[in-house]
Amino acid sequence: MSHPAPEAPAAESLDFIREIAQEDLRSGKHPVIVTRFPPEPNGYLHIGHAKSICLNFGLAQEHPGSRCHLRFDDTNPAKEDIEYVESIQEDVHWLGFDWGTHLFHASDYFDQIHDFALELIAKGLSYVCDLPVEEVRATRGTLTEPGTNSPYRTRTPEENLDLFARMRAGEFPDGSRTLRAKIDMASPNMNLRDPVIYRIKKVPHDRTGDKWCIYPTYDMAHGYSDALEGITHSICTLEFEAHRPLYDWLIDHVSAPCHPRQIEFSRLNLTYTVMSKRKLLELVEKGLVDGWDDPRMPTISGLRRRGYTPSGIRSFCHHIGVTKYNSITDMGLLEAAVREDLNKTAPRFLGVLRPLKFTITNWPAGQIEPLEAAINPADPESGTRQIPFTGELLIEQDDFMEEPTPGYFRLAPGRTARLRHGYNVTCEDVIKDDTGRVIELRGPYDPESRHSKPKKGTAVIHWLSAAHAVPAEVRLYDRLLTVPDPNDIPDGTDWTSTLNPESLDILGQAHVEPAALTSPGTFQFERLGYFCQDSKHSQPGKPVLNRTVTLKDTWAKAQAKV
RNA sequence: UGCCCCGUGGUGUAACGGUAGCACAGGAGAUUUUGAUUCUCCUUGACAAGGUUCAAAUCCUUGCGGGGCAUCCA
Repeated sequence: MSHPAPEAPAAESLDFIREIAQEDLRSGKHPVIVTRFPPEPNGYLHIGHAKSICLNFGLAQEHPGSRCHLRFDDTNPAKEDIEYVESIQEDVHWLGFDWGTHLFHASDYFDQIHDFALELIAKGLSYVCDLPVEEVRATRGTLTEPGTNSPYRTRTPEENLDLFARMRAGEFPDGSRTLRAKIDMASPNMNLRDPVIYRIKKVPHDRTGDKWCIYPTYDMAHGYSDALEGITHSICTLEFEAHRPLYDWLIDHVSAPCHPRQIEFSRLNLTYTVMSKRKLLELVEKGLVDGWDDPRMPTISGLRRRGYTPSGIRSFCHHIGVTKYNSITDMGLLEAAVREDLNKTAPRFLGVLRPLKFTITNWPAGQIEPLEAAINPADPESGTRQIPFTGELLIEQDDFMEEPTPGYFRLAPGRTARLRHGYNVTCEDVIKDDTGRVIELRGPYDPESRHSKPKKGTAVIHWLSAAHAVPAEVRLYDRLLTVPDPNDIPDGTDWTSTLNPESLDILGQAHVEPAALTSPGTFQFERLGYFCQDSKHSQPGKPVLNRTVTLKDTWAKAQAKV
């Protein structure tokens, strides 16, 4: 036995699910942990799924010999589509997880689930019910009143076996009969009031073709799939809590190879966005966004296109923890996690979103001076790059104010600023067009200032050599919604009315350092934020850049308060 | 008007009957050729009332608040 050193630093605390898993390992209940991520292929994965993926795959990674299965919960061919199967696999892999050879489908088990159904029937625990949908609903009772028994509840096992076989043979039309578990029509738990476990659906299945015209319901398929795969911990979200007694009942009453433990945790909610598949689908179908992977979407593919990193998302999932408390997490937490990750890894470039011309009056005509600049000051290993300095520059419109407000220390008439990686320049002349708009700044540079220490209170601004800069379209994104919680709006209000009309701002005049366009992944435009090329719309010679997230900006924040 | 689950700073979470801590957000300062980063320091908290105990965020009771459950959805 090892003796824990009392002076050892406290181990990082485990969430309640990891604690259960660890205890089951310690007690010898299980030699390894087997979890599963069981998406239904009827939509794209979102950040809420990422939480579940990090939990299930993470748990397996943390214990040698343990594993996590990827299982498609494809029990309803009427709603599912293989289009989603591919995206789901891509997203899980992109997040950095691997199921190895453990890729399964609930439909792989249709034969065995059917056998379990036969077993339940033979034991008198299941019956074929001829009641139509409305009748089933009417006799189920209400939340406060018990239901009433189906008149078909007393059929003999022989009769049920025969009828079930004929259901399977396609003798009856959709909806005409169901197989029900015989439990308790008076149970306070509605899920136990003789739930339907098989229904007739004469719909071909993506994987089993037309082999079946009856399909198991979620409750029937899920637990048995878990048991068949030897899952030790079946982790799901809170809304399945009331299903757990049924999960247990179904497994207990057949010769299942094992009995996994279902554990529920609360799903992720984020402020200023939506997480339900229904609403996400609505945005896509109504054309309110540019597809499932619109960079404003909380989908994994949207976050990827936006420039979020897998490690940033994983870090976020780690930070939010796992509990049963119904919470809404501040979107700022996700942004902070991705900023932290990107700050360490993203190469830096210069880009100008809204250009303003600056002409250096004392720069030798035609001279080009290559300046050396760190690729990432936060990473000494990253090396340097060269950027050309000339007398014709582009600076950011925001970095000049004709009548500077107190506290503003960028350029203004007569003021000096430091050009990032370069020289000090002074604004001597302000050129305007007929409408009074500032179109150009002119002034000298200080040749001695290249390596001089900048004076306190002198701003450092970004710039580009006009002749070397490459035009690019830049898309700035803001929160999808104008309200933190779209569920918390007045009755009768359409949630789509809370969509933020300013969630996308397209800038057509931006210019960027050419090297930015050949940099893979997400990079930083110094002082502006993190950006990446839009995988959908960027083309050679016509780059489109997405802003992933801004840098923290205490100046802008202070201004916003005024 | 049934059953189940959940209530810790603004937000997300720790503690496993013994000093309420962390992250984000917020504030003050230092450093800085990114108003970034980094580094200091600071503000803010137990749903309520009873009970058990030397001692309660933790255990019990009740109330209050939030969420879930009546698809042949998952």
